[in-house]
Amino acid sequence: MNYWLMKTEPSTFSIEDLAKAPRRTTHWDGVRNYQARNMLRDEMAKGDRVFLYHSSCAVPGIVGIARIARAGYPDHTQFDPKSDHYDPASRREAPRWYMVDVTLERRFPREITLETLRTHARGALDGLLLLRAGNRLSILPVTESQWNFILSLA
DNA sequence: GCCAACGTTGGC
DNA sequence: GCCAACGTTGGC
Repeated sequence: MNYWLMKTEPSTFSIEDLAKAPRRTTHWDGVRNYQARNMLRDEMAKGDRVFLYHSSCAVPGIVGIARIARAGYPDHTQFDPKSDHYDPASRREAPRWYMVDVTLERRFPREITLETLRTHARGALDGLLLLRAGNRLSILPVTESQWNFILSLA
């Protein structure tokens, strides 16, 4: 079992939106970064656990937990000219972009803020990729010990 | 293959 | 809105 952190901008898609989705499940489309693509396509497995992170908002932080409900499969929005995520260079025979399905599992009563996480940057969360300066990946692996420590903060 | 220009991310 | 970080693009 692997652990991950997935970012979303709540103004676009928030944990409340996921809570309201049918079966609290959605496909996680729109990732257009090769490193993140490789994780979606090759590494994320059904049952993996995910921290949901709100970025680009007033109080960035981890807001809950989800589970991978379906492993990587082609992101259909890459073929849709009307989509913001349309990629005219991607071919159906060789899709460039992938997505997974995620199911909301738990919403934290209070989010674990980025500020809180930072206070442990030189301790239990040393090496957490989210805290690395300039990190821009929208999907990050989390170690089991990081996962357990962060959960203890919830 | 180099690298400058450009675009995006994301905290503040 | 600013700006640092960093990925991508494209000319050479």
